[in-house]
Amino acid sequence: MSKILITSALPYVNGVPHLGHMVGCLLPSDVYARFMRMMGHEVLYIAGTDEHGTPSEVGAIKEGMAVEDYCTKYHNRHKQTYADFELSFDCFGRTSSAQNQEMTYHIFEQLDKNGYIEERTIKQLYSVDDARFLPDRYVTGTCPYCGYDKARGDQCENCTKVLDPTELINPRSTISGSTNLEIRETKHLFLTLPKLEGKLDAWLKTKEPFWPDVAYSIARKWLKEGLKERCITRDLKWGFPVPKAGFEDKVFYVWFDAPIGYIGITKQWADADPKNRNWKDWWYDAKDVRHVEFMGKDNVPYHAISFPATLIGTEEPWTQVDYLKGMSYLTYEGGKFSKSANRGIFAEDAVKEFPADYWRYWLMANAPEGSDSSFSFDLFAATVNKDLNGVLGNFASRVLKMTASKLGEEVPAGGDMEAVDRELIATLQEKIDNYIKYMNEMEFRKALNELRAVWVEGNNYITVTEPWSVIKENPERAAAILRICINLIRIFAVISAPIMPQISKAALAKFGLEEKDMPSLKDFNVAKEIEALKPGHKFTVGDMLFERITPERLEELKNKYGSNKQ
RNA sequence: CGCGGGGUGGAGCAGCCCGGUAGCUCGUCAGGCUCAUAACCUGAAGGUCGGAGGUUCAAAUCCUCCCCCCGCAACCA
Repeated sequence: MSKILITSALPYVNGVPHLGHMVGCLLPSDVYARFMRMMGHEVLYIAGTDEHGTPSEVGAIKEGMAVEDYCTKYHNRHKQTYADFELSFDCFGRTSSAQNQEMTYHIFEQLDKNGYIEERTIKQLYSVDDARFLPDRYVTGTCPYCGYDKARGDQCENCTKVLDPTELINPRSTISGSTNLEIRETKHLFLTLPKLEGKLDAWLKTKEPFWPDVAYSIARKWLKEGLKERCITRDLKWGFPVPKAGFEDKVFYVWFDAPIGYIGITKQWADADPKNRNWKDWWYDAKDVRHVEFMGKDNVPYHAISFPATLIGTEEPWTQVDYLKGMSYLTYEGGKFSKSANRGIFAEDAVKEFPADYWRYWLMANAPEGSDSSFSFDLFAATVNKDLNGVLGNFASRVLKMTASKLGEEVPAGGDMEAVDRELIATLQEKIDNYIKYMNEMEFRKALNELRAVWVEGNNYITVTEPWSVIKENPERAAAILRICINLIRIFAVISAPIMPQISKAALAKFGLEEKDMPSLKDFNVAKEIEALKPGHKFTVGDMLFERITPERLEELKNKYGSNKQ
């Protein structure tokens, strides 16, 4: 047993997560956390909302709320959605917490002490009417190259040219529309990443070979191009005030305190039970911790470069990331998920339409590992109907109904193991071992493919052994076959639990079992588990585990969520 | 010449690093079964692996060029 620290990239508080966010970091991290717990490891699974920065300030203004209240409102909304998705965080915290402030200050002071913080004066657009400096993205104007009149300060969407906001013709504030802008000089603090490049490179070389391609190719690219000094402060109100003379009116840049949030949130967790928990056991001079991070590919540079460099700069023994699982993007019917264009399905709506497990299974089976993958309702419905209903749900249904009607609602007694049964056990053992291996390696698509193959073996077995005919001539043998089938249902429920916790629970409940009754996945032994439910053990047939998606329902969904639109 | 990822039977993907009869799931067609959720099991058809060159006895796999799609480009988190 070892200690495994699992973090998911922190979703920004200002916005509602869609399926792409779910599959990009939150869901795979949860599946991995659940799996590792079932493997008998000590797991700490941390996530939370990332709250500071301009979008929160602007969002709060739009809703006429104090920014703190605004963040609390959306934090709770995220928290509810993730609870609905069965995400099993040990702590879902906030980057605006007092604990995170404490951590951020400590790390900043160490960096400053070690000479990695320097002052620079930069020029930035200031909106007089908004009384704030404008981030590039919040400036709109006419592109000097192509004449597009809605070009953003950082880039023209029309001609893709990268812009400096001061180049825009007729610049205006995206926040208020005001054209009363001026260029002002402002003093900021920079993290001198170039000074840390050597140490970072050395550290990265020890990790890169083990990371997935998407992750290390991005990291390598950044190092190859050379690191630049990075501004870590902002002229904003919403954030942690900078604890340094001359900078009292500024706050830390959200990307400085957000990853530190993993540590801050761990302290939130520890503070809830100080007698039994210590954040340092996981983060500071912690020898036996393996840290696994999940994130979308857009987040890789921060987690592979900026944040590790920040920790290295403290010259303190912080836990660094050991494995970085970078995920690509999920597209929606071939395009991008977009709230503003009303394209795609959002997590909140998704769980209203179907139980979380339907989504969890589809998303993990089609997870964008390696390259982008696409969601469509056609694919979703096909998978739900075939894999979940046809293969898994139907197997449980046919076995329990047949047993109940012919032999009663308990595990039947009689009969012995035959060659075909031993073959089944050997096949299952091999497939389950593969499944466990892939889960360990976080190869989720392959793992789920193997899981599905395990379910298929159930139907295969029952087709070959034909208990419905055997029972007429040899009831003892039929009892033995059905006893094996019933135990298969339990085995399927156990191994599927990290992916589909609700269905697993529902299936176990048919035998009066609970989550805590599940065996460990470590050294999972099919020969032993196939006899776990003994003759006489009561069961109830109950409801079907899944519901099919009818063609009518499919059409309805496509119309509702925009995938039928031209 | 900004950077990264991708283009494999109707659909979604694996294989490519370490060249050697092109694999998986869905869909389609045929058969089987009838315990079960019009479900389940078996078999078949269907691909010149984006295009053009090159290296090689042999290329989806290595090299060069081109075309197309997606994402990113560090003051958007």
